[in-house]
Amino acid sequence: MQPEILFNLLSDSTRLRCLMLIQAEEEACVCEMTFALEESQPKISRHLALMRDAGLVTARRQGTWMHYRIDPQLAPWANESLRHVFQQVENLQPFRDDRKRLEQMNNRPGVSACA
Amino acid sequence: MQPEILFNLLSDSTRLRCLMLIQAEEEACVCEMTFALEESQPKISRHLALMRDAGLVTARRQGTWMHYRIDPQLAPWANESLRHVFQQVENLQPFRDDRKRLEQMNNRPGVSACA
DNA sequence: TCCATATATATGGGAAGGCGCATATAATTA
DNA sequence: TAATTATATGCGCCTTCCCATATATATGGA
Repeated sequence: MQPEILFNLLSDSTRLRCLMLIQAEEEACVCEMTFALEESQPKISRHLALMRDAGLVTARRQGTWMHYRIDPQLAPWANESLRHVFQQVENLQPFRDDRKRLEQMNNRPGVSACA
Repeated sequence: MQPEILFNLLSDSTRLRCLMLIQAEEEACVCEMTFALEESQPKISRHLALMRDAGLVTARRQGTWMHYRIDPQLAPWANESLRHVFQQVENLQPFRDDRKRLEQMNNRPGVSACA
């Protein structure tokens, strides 16, 4: 992957918000991101597919749910750049609110319901 | 400036190459970037204007030459992100070659011709 | 003042990209 | 098999963006 390609993927608000959630949660599924971002499911799915095709994230199916995470095989320069960028912007809006909304989501797949 | 905007500016090859040169040289003028990237002058100028309008770089006129540098008033998160990104990609191509070509340029404004 | 060089802007065309909507696929359960 | 839930995709519309070319402006010097 070339730097311009990576930055292009980061240049859309929906994609960036999804990535911030994925990074915070290690892994996130489409329904979680749909809920947290308050966007339509097709919109989320399409942006995730773009990032998957580019090799930025990988998908793992668990039953009906698709879990996305940062591709562990990402080139070092990309991985490090991402890590630093995440660190610098994670406390800006709308990323904080997205995380807050996700925490309030019920019936999250893969999250035990134990109090 | 919002993160998506910054990344969108970084998502074009010409702009990214210009920024890498500016960062390496502290300051660079249009003719230097035109020479180093081997691109047309209007193309370089247009992309610099985009970044200037967005507040990513500032311009300083010295005689006929316009010198561009990273805006010193950039928000901390943007400044830090940029710094880390530069560090991670500076040794990739085409950035290395761009710097090499610039070094071989004659009659660079602001650079003393002393051996 | 007039010219040469450096830089900026305007225009038009073509490609890329985002969105909403409807629909298709996939897994689960009845 | 049918129904349900989760996810993916095809399509049309519209906007954004990049480029090449032409032209305009600005500066310095003769």
